[in-house]
Amino acid sequence: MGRPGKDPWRDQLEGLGAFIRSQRRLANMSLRQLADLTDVSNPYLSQIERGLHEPSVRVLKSIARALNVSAETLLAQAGLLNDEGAGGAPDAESASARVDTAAAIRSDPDLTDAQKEALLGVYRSYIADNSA
Amino acid sequence: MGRPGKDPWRDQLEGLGAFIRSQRRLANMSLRQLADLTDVSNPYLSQIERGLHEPSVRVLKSIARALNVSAETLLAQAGLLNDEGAGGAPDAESASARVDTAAAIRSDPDLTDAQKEALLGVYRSYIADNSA
DNA sequence: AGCAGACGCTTGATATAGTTAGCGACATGC
DNA sequence: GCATGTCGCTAACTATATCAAGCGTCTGCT
Repeated sequence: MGRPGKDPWRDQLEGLGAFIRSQRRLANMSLRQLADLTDVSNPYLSQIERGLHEPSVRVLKSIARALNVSAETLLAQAGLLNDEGAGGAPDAESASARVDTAAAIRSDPDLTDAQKEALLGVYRSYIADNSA
Repeated sequence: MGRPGKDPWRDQLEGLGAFIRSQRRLANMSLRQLADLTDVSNPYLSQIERGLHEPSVRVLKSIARALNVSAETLLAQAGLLNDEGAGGAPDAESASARVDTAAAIRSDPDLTDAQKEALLGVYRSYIADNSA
């Protein structure tokens, strides 16, 4: 009966949950301990670990930090971080002129911090795009 | 009651929203066009762009693909991938002479003319916003 | 003028993320 | 034996993400 075929969603969540659970056990932590570290309730953590819910960015970040794994790893495990057609190239890193513009933005007194972040994000994405 | 305290989330959300909006405009897309590509409703996109809501990972990824930006970039903007308090001192930057941001953008050899235009447009809109 | 049509945005409604309270099972110590 | 502590889990609730419908404005068209 329900052979949905098209719900890769649940599978990804289960993968993510299984990964989190294994990492937690590896650290010899109980659900409640992890809950205490993450400010997320232990029942909810339990549900996440069994793939019943999709944690928000806030919760994901919190878990990643508590378990000492990078958020990228977490998302990769979940299969949620599959960018393809997009920027493609990870990062070659370091050009030359980039520094000038980026530095100018960072030191611009007319921009708020949030605006600097956003502007730098746009700038970086251009560079990445061009070098692809 | 009040949960007074903190939300650095709002700042982060506004940065993310501004980034998405600038990318969408760069691609000359309307909210509805982007909504169509992402399977996210246009009112909700509008609210995300103004920092009123925190989009889920699923939505973020969808937006990233539609806008041809890497998911990593978007997630970093969302505050998931940044932080790293590790090293301590970031790249200590020089508070050297104040550089004109607009000039730096215009003379950047890594940007196409269209990208310069777009970046300057975003920059100017920030300045205008701040002095309002 | 008037009418389409697209634009971005506000307003309620629904699905889902997330919490607090409590259960039964398995260990300890009295 | 019976308390007390933990474990992971379920149930009922609240908060929030997300949607569908509609509003006001600005174009361009005839």
